Amino acid sequence: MRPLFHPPIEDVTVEGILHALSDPVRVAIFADLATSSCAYNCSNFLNITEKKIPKSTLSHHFKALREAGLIRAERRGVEMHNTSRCQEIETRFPGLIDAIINAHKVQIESAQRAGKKRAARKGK
Amino acid sequence: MRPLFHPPIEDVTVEGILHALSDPVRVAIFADLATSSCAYNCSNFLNITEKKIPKSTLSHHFKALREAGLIRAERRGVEMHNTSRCQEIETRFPGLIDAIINAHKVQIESAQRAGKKRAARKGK
DNA sequence: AACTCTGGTTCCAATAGTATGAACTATTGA
DNA sequence: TCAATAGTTCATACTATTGGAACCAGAGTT
Repeated sequence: MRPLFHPPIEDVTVEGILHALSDPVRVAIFADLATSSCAYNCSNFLNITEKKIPKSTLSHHFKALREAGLIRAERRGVEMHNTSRCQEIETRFPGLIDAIINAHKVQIESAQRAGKKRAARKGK
Repeated sequence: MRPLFHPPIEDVTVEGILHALSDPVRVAIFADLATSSCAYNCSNFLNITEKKIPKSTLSHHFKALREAGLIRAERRGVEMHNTSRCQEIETRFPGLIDAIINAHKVQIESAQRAGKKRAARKGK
């Protein structure tokens, strides 16, 4: 097994971070990883969301997050142990991750509100 | 001339914003637009940067920013008048734009420091 | 050791998105 | 109306993403 590549924090770019988090699946994975203290692996994420994302696609997504410098991945026996690199990124780009995670949360909440409104209109 | 499409602010997504700003040219255009009070058009941007970006490419970039909800574009005679939609976005996603613009600035500064170091080493 | 299960990765082909020169359109001014 | 300027659209080459199939690696089991 070839060792996993993790870019040093000084090589992490804003563009790379934004690109990695511009995918709904990836930003959901990262938000989970960043806000909950526990680490996820691919299978956990599959179970948590109800979407059926193919495992090859999910593997690509985790790789994208890793290569953007957003997460750290290490093998723990048969599965992967993923943790966010929030601390390091906070040092390099203060406030960036918080703002993105918060915006993501805001968006989910506003979507839920819109969904309830639609349901209410339908119910009339 | 078909009227330009601008998404209403409630349709603007984090993913859309991040994707639009995950391109170095687009984030540079937007940072310029957001920080300077004056509005740029394609040609201005071409003159400001020393890069030779084809105008068709630049047109696509401005379109991407517009459709992501980041800028507002209107025709002023023969040229376009582009302004950022920072205020609206700040209301919907507080702190997001500031954090990205700031991170972009940090990155440019750290790249300049790295450049100077390289030059100093070379000079020895 | 071989077998097997589980969790992930890699390969490859289809699809989607991006870049750019060339042709085109819109507006202004002579 | 003609020319100049600013931008858009078209066509095509190129690049990135997706996801099924095959593969690989570690931990138990026989």
